[in-house]
Amino acid sequence: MRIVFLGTPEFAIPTLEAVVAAGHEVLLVVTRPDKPAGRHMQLTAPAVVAAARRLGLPLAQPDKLGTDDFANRLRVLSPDAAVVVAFGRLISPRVLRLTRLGFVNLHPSLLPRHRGPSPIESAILTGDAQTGVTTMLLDEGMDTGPILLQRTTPIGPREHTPELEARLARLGSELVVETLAGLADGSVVPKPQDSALATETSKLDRKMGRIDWSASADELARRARAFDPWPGLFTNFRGLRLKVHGLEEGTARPGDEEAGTVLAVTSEGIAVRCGGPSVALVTEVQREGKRRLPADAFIIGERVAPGERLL
RNA sequence: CGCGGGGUGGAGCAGUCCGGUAGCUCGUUGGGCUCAUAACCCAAAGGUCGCAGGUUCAAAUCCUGCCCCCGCAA
Repeated sequence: MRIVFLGTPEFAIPTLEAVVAAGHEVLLVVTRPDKPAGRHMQLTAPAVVAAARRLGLPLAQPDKLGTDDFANRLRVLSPDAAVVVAFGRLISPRVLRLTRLGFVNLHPSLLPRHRGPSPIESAILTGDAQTGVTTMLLDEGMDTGPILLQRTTPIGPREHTPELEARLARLGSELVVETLAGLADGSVVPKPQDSALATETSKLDRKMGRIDWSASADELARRARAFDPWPGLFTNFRGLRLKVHGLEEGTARPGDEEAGTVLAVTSEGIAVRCGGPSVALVTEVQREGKRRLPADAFIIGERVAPGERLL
């Protein structure tokens, strides 16, 4: 098939590669414009740019998709279908009409569950036992289009976002190839989503990373897994920001210490009072300006003692 | 040139403002104590103080340039 691919971050790359490997003709790779990023605000290209170059594919980074310019360009290419993976921007209905078979979107959740911008993190955050990938046809809504195919995968009890994301990217790439084949021969037919079962996810925000020690340790541990590597978890230690890279649920122990109080320091980590009887074990931290450290090294260097508070 | 922190024995830190050849906790090695120990006691090994240059009688510390790591912000 003649395909236009739209995608931006790392997550989109396996699918791009798979579509090419499956023998489809990728007419154009569309990704978002370079933007200032990183420590010195260097203009940085989306991950997909490098992948497209490596594969020798034509590339476009339009500011807007809705312009006549871009619409015409697509029309001239006359693609059979478009594949959209984590493009990061809504695509106007006007553009959605420009392919024969439609815009096939890969969404990393079992739609209609976890619609929206943070499906992978949300699945971990809510403690789902399993999640998956869905291909669907884009409509004007946010992840509301009819479902084409789905594939399921369990979420490991200690799995963090990066591992799950990598797995879903791989699974998804296979599913997209399968979906395109199914669309081509008519064996895959769109099925409307049951909106009654839908859940919405919201965009993650830096502030969500601030640890509320009065939450349960279980909840905090799930946040640690979901928010890795971004927005991460952080707290305040001796007036300085302390990133918490590793946090597990520790052995519960009743007590009336204030939330955030250090209960014990061991080679295992820092035991911290959380909500109710629950106790969190902080296993890896990072002070601002410093590199990340296993908790035991941090304890030794900073002389962390029971009774101190994390805020 | 978006703002900022840091590079000191194997690990993590102090010392840098107020120059005088390096300190703490942990680890390592040896010894001791003990029924025993990851506990305790004693001892030892181990450092070009990121790199280069400069100032000085003397530089981890002051000045200049460079390299590397990281937090914030986007």
